[in-house]
Amino acid sequence: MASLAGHPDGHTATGIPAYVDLAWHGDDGRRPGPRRSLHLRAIATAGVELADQGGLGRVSMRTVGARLGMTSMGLYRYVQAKDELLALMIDEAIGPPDFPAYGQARWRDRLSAWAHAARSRFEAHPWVLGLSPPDPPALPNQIQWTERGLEALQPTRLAETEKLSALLLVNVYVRGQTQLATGLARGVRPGDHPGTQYAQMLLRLTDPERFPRLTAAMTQHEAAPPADFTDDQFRFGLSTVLDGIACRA
Amino acid sequence: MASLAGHPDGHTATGIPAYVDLAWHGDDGRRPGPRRSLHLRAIATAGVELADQGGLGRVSMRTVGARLGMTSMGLYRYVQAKDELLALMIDEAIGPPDFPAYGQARWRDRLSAWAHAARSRFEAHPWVLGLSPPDPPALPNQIQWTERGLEALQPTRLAETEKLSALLLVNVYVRGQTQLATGLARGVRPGDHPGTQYAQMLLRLTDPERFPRLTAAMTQHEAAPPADFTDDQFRFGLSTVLDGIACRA
DNA sequence: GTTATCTGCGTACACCGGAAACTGATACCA
DNA sequence: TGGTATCAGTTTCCGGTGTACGCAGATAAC
Repeated sequence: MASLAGHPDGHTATGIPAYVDLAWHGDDGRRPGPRRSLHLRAIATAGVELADQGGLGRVSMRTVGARLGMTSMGLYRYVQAKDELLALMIDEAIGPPDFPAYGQARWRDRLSAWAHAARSRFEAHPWVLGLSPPDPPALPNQIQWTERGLEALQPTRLAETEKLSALLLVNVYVRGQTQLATGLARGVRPGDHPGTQYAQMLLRLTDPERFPRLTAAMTQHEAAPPADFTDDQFRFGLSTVLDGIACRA
Repeated sequence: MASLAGHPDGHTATGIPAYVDLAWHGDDGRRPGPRRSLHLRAIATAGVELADQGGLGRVSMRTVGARLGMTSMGLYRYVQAKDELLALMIDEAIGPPDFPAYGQARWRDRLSAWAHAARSRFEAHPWVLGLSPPDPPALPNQIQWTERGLEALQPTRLAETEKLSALLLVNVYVRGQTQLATGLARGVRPGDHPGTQYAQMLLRLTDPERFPRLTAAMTQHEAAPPADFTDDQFRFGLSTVLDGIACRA
């Protein structure tokens, strides 16, 4: 069942992509032919190491294969295309949720902990934000994060599908905010706050009469750049999201 | 100033990338050498047409150049690298905000209109969601959307930077939700609702004892799949976001 | 008119994702 | 026990990619 060659399109009979099934159940190996020499996890880890060290540009079938003592084509026994490798890398980089159990905390503190933990995962592997998963999440770690998120929302009165929606909202927010923050932080001059450079650029580009509100926002930011801009921003947005959920909980 | 070769790193003296300056101010042409034969917009449009027709995979320096009667290298007189081309394509695909003026509407209806308009832009050019802009937005259309969004929030009591945060939140939500929806919709069987296939897959993959809340959510969805799943989902999340903002307005 | 500078082109390179055909190892079954 | 079907990983190869480099001709400023 976990074989890739069994179904030529790389899916099991139940519509589950072969590499997803492999990631969940592993390979029982009960079939003719030589055993596999690798675990999917090893492949994903190799890719993650390369990306962590030199960015996504350093990740190719050949480089990942070489790190495992294989050629590029050997990887295609585990994975149908490079996209699948990247999906596995994302799941590996995210890892399982590693923050402490909720205990008696209220849903708001729970979800906040979830969000901060997710954020730190993205910051540890920024290249993840540069990849958009082509399919909805189905790999083990992502699913574990989802479960932990739903658990956070257990004390609310939301319907199950609404919990899912709320969680998606938080997730999407964390992703987007972190991505923007890392974008602002890149190439920032030593003595500057992040965002200041951006504000100055926009002020230079835009006509104050055509863009009055933007000009107002940028001048305000430039006049009083907050000490920890990106963190303030993150907390503001997060608490806004949580307030919104609170209106329904 | 708009020349690429002037500053070898592709930036003007003010830290503005050359292609951004070109997109805003055009090329005055007051310098020795032949005139440019193209507008940046034409390049972006060519790329957008290719992506609309055959996905991002069809967009290469050569194909875009050929569509304009140029070779691939000719484009590098306008753009420093392919990333910049893609950024221009995003801005072109998004286009200027095209929904009616707000009139006397309240901020909530305004922002809702903004969000729905943005969503329809993403749906018209789904490949945009597969690209993550490496830099914060600085191109004209994106800036116009930002201005319109800030305008929507004018009747609130939020500080200017808070308006920006709130707008970012809405934007990020629209992007994420639309991306998930298109992911769910891809490859859906004819008689099925989108999301049902996904729910069935997760139910098959996950152990109900290890993932009780996820199982609950999926079984509930499978038992009563809403008529218009993705649209309901979008409206739910959006109104949650707006409620959150309302707590601060 | 000279000169500096720019535009767009041609060529070339290293690398990429992946198709096809292969070798050899392995489990099942007669 | 031997035959056979099947699979793991290799080799070779191909079309295509982004882009570095040097070029000829066009053009504005002095």
